[in-house]
Amino acid sequence: MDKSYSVLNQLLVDIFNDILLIEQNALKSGELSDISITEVHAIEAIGKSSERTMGEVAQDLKVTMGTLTIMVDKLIRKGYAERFRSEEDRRVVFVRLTKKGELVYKLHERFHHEMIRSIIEGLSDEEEKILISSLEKLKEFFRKKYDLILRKE
Amino acid sequence: MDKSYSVLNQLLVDIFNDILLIEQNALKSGELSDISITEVHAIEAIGKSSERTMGEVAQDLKVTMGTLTIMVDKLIRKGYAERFRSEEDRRVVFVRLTKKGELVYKLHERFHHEMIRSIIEGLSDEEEKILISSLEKLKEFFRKKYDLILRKE
DNA sequence: TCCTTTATTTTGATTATCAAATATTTTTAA
DNA sequence: TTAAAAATATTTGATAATCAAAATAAAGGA
Repeated sequence: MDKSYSVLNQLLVDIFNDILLIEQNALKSGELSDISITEVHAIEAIGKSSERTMGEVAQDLKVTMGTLTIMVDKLIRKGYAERFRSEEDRRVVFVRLTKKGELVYKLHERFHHEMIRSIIEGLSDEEEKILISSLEKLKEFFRKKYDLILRKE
Repeated sequence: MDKSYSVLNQLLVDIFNDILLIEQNALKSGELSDISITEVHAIEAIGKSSERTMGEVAQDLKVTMGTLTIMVDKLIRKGYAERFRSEEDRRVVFVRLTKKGELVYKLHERFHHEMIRSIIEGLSDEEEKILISSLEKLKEFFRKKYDLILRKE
């Protein structure tokens, strides 16, 4: 429609693509070159608490359990996670991070930290507020509009 | 660190995941169920101008030409695009959208439109300006910091 | 004309993913 | 209390998306 529209749209599209690319590549060129962005996200989900069941993690990542089984197999093979059966209910399987996995978890956390800090750094208090409330609106828009798809938690 | 940090971080993460999921699913459940999100992005890149070469589109999408060849094959098979050789330089191949492809292009455009409208709605002119400049800073940060990775245009 | 460069496609992998089938354990209900 | 149903996970058999390297074809010099 007007200028604001296309400027904003382009900004959002660009930033979105940037983040995607950065996350993908920051790893490869970084200290942990044997690990993919998907694997980092799995590690993130596993590390959210000390022990999680396959089901919980799969739901969190929004993948099927079959997919997760394979992901976890690989993480174990690479030494980032371990898996063991519950004693109370022998159907359930727990996953947890190894020391090596924890390290990745922390590195990724640091990446986010740095990203956010650099955003905030350059903004005045007022700009910060507006940015936050705009993003809240954006999120609200998605949640309302795509309730069906997003409702999962 | 402080509150702003975690609020912003969570917002960005949420929005990010939402967009990913929505784009992925909005299609399946919608009018165009035979088309994937990747394909829509390809259609978007192809539709940017009336005729584009394989090379241009591949660069735009940041995939290899081999990958694009396969993507375009499929789009053609499904009737969303067509391909023909240049007469001036018979090495180059042009791609363009069919009527059916244009339709998808417009639907996706509408999605973006609506998204942006929902953000702008409720912002004063002043706030709108601030939002835009904040996002510009954010983009600038990425471009500077991750120049190596992002430099491709 | 032959060599080099450019534009694309083909080939042969790998990774991420799903749905359906299978295996095991627990829960329920007759 | 035991047979059927439900829950939790894994395995299997596909398909998507992707890449790098090899092959193809055309253009542009020297």
